[in-house]
Amino acid sequence: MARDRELTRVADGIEALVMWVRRQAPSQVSSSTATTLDTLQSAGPLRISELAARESISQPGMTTLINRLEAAGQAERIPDTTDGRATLVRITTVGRTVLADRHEARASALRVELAGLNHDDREALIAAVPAIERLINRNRN
Amino acid sequence: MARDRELTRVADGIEALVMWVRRQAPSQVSSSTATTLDTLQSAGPLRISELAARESISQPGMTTLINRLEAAGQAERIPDTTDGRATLVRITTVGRTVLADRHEARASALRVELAGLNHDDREALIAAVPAIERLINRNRN
DNA sequence: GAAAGTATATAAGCATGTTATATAGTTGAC
DNA sequence: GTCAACTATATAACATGCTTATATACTTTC
Repeated sequence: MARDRELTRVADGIEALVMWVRRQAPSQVSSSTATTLDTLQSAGPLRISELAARESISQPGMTTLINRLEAAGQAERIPDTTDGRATLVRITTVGRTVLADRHEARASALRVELAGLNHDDREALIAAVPAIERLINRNRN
Repeated sequence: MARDRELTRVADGIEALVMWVRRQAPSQVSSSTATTLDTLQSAGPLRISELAARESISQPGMTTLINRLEAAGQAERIPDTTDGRATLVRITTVGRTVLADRHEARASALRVELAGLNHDDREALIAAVPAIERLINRNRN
């Protein structure tokens, strides 16, 4: 089926793009740390176990990660008033700044590369962005 | 400048896509291992130091990584006949299989997600693939 | 109000990286 | 031709960021 071949090509393209970005913009913070901060920013305070599930790492792994973020002042633990066993984690102002800086650094590196493309390629990429956004947000629970 | 805003949006989209893929298709092998195997497959036998430079890790780090690959039978050291100090690393048949399997697993997971999009979004993504390929291959030395 | 369940923390260990340095081979000046 | 300086890889010691197994503290249910 031609459609399936085309989807394979898109999948290959995305896969190659992911590898390429990793090479272009090596980040200082670990990827779990960055995505956890990102989740905290967009989804508000969450439990340790909820964060662990979202990031696909173990609960002790997330506890350690949050310890690091807390030591760096980028997140803080606050009590869950509805359940004394649980702890909610909230991103701090410092954390938001760190996230914004990292994001800007990577986007800026990408912009340089994108600017080197010809007009049609740039247009094709711009036209694909809404599809990318819907792809990403489809399975948000 | 409107063009710069649009490039920023593309960069943001790609950045979000990279995070999304990492969540969708958590890989068993480490990312350096995968990209090193990928480099060995596409660029042929290379020196340890050349591989280290391409993957942006230290030379001892690459030595260790190659030790792991060699122990797993996925790569092998061969002498560099032009320089007795150097070692060339070559991907094995097993390595090619591992790489193909990993690639297929990720692409297949992506295809499932892509198949859930509507027609126009799929077309937009398919249309963007050539641009992605040129973006990635622009700075190949 | 105790037994069972759940949320987080701690402990021990493994994988994968780092810097500093050692070893082996190469090259160029004399 | 040989020796000093350079280069490629390996080894050593350590850091980070995960893992599984288990302990602790709290909650729920009967």
